[in-house]
Amino acid sequence: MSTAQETADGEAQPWGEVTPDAARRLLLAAVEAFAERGYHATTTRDIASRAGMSPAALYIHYKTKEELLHRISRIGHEKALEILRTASRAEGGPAERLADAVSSFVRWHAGGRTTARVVQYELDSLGPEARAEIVGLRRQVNAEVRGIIEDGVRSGDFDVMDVQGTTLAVLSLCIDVARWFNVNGPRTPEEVGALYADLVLRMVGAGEPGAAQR
Amino acid sequence: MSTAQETADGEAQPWGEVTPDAARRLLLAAVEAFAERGYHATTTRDIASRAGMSPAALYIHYKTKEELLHRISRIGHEKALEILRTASRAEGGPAERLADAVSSFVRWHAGGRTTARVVQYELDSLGPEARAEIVGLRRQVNAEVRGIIEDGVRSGDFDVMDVQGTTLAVLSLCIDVARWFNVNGPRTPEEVGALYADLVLRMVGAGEPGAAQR
DNA sequence: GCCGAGGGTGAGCGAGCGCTTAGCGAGCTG
DNA sequence: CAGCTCGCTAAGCGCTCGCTCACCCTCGGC
Repeated sequence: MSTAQETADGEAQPWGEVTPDAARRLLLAAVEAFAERGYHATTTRDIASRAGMSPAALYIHYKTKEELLHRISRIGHEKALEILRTASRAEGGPAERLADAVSSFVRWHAGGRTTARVVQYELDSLGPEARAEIVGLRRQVNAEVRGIIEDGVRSGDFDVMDVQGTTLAVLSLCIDVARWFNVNGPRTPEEVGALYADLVLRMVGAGEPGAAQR
Repeated sequence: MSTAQETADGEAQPWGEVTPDAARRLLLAAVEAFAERGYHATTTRDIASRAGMSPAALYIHYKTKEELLHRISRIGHEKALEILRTASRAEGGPAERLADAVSSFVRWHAGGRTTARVVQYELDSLGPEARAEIVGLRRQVNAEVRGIIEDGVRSGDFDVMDVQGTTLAVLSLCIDVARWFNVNGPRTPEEVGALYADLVLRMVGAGEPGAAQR
């Protein structure tokens, strides 16, 4: 349909689909502010001034402050789901697909830490109906990872006692990257993605013995 | 020194050390409120009314709302550190000690989810000096876990490529339990602790092959 | 060149916030 | 029993919040 706006990395401009230019700038400003201070500690005046506009301009494009969070959360979850689906449906054995899913999911959480933080940690700030919608998306995220693990168990590649518990642990490990990852820290998103893919393969009993010595 | 107030489980009444009774009730009310709605979304009126007092009573025992969070955070981190130190300094090989540390740390995060949530996720709501103090405690937490993993690598029990990265992952896995654990869910804190201890042993290359089939 | 529409602003509303202050009543001291 | 302390409350101050409203530009269509 359109041209660029979707670079090789998934992080660059995932907000290209937000159509009026001013609305996108406001959304981007809100993501930054929510990630830095949290939803409740962010004021509409702060969002508007980051976007270079007056506080009233926000309400031309969004009904409430919560609608901003809802929009950010939905777009972010859809992106996360898309990343996992791509990895899950790629060719290759369960180990390859799981490693691919984990490393790309982690790269997204580390590289787009600003967005991921809002998406993963401000769920409770949404109202009941908005939260219900997002919870549905999260269930699909869970199902995608569980699917890969089930495949591996069926094929005998994985050795897992509690499939849903392990799924939860794998997702939890990836998601929490958004909390602790530091852009100025010693690790790049790619390095963390590779490390985590290795750790997760070990968790499901598919880590090659002696892999650490390579 | 004193008698009860410290039950077998570490969760029951860790606030026994908070001395005026009214101050403890306020602190407990604040923990509940912060865990449910987050620090910034919680009002001093809400805390006071949960404790059955007027809003002004809060300021007899605490200078500001932030002092409440600071106190909760310090006590919670000290408790977490104590749990890890106990496991770390117990007798036994690195695998035993790591499994013990992870399972008790996870049990604390799941069973005392209310407290753990505030302790682990409201760090950014603290002012600079208070945050600096808590960050120091967290460094000690990290050092405790890294110590066990280093022991295991030295003794050859563990097979770990990136010690600090793996330490971070192990801690992250445990801490994130406070985010997703549901008291009304299908798992008990003990079950999650046992599952996670197994997963972590696999992560460090110490999981007995075929353990899942037992 | 006038008009309507739509994106934007400045000023400000009602409400609720964190926190303060004046005073009250119970309980110990002399 | 007077006097003092101390835990607590009722009332409310000053401020900032999310959000609204009256109005103003700019620009395309006729």
